[in-house]
Amino acid sequence: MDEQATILSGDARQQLKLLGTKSVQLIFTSPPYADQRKSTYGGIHPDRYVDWFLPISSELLRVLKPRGTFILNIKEKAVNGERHTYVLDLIKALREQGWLWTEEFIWHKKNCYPGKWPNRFRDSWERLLQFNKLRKFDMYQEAVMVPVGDWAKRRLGNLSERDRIRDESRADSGFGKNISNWIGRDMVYPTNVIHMATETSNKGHSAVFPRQLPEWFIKLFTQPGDTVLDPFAGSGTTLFIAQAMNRKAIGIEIVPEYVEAIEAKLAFRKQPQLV
Amino acid sequence: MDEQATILSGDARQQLKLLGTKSVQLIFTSPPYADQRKSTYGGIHPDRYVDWFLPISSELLRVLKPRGTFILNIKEKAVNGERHTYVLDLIKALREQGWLWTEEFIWHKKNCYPGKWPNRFRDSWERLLQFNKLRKFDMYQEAVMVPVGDWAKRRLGNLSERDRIRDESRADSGFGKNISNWIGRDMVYPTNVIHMATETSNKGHSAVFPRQLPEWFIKLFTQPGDTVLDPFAGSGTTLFIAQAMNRKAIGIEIVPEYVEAIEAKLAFRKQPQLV
DNA sequence: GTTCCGCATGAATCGATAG
DNA sequence: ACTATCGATTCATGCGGAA
Repeated sequence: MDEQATILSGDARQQLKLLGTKSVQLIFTSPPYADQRKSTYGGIHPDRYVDWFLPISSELLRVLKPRGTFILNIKEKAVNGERHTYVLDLIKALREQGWLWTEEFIWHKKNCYPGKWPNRFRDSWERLLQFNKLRKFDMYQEAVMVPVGDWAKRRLGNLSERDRIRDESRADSGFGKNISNWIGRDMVYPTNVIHMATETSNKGHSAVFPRQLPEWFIKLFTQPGDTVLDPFAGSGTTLFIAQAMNRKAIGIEIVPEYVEAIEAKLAFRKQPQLV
Repeated sequence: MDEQATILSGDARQQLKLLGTKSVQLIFTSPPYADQRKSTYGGIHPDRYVDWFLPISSELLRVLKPRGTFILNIKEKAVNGERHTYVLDLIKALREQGWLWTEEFIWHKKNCYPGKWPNRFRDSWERLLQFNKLRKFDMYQEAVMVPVGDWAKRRLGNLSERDRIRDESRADSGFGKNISNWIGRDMVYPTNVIHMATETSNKGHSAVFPRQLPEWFIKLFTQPGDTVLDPFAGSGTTLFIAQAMNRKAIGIEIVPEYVEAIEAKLAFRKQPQLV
């Protein structure tokens, strides 16, 4: 039943050339942030980040379908007490490359990294930049509407007050804080602010983002049978979610250990499941 | 008891020249958005926004104290289906002018304007850009601490006061020792995401932000007796809040009707209050 | 079978120290 | 002076084991 999932081993810039033109409906990816993850990716210096990314995004532009969408999860770090501007530069450079900067979603990370500094608070948000090729693109808004009627009755009605509080802070609701506002309504469209906690205590491969994040964008921008691409697959979260949602999934990953882990998991899933 | 508040009538670029060098501790303002509010401000075209703003921010740089802070509330609008880049350009231009881009707070508008568009969800956030002159600036973090999340409430809340005292005295149990680490720990530092509902009931004026927004930044970056400046005073919210918090307040406003409204309100406040 | 607590674990950031 | 590494700081979350 599941659509196929493929993992390509190697550098995104090279491997992307293997993909067909206008073949991908959604690109959802979280590239290595500047100067981060040195041990695995070698670390891209903030000042060279745009130059590093543009050849890759050029290929992304080629493989994306005309009405498809590119979602880029990224956040600039603090350097010498200032926010670095490489993300701003990247947005402008991508526009010059032909992308339309359609929207900027905010991912509010409820459980952000702790810490205290004399002139800065904890950073609890990241950008989810939306780029498109055309002003008119495929967007299935109804797929991410929250059905409050039955859902609220079933979920909220029987819950104790304590459970309700707990549920509001749960990651899987996505828009937890608003739950109480939904009672009495049938359907609600979300906004461009997404509340989700990161998954911390997953042993082994800790995913960068919660499963619900790619799931939400896959629902919003693709239909079953469409192709989803993640050129920086990492632990493969986006691939597995896409596959489970009956979308074709293509991932690219440069770290051999990550590729092996993804392959193992994909092979395991191909086995008939015992219930 | 209240510190004085002053409203200057006229264009910010001109009126700012009347203010003393290094005299202001906090600048908090929400300038007219590009191509918005045409009826009142004449509308600055997005493509000319940076050129319009730089002479003003140059004066702001002059009047701000070395350890003071400049908070700019702004959000780009969608033009031809794209997010315009003038805010990104403005950040880069301000840095070239000598400002440090210290931080970007997100104001999450909990009850944002309802509506539906085919290719876009409701916009429920705005930028609060923080600029400084030096890496070391005045920041009074304790003034804005917030109650801790559900975590401690769930775990400590159901301990009775007697249990708590008893456990505290039994350090050797291990249990009491751990509890004592959290006694009195019901406040935590906030993050750079600020959740506040917009105020809907401001008649006559376009309610730009809720009172709690300037209040939060005035607490965070000033002490009583300091001077707060809003070069685009509008309905005067920032001024009144600053005055009520015993800060000196200076506002500039170009629309005569707004100036009159602010003056009337300030005069009223100068009268002895009947209780 | 619930409920509750202990604990590890993060796309972090700054200042000091070392080469 | 400029870069690389390390320690200290801090808090929401889920899991596993205990009450």
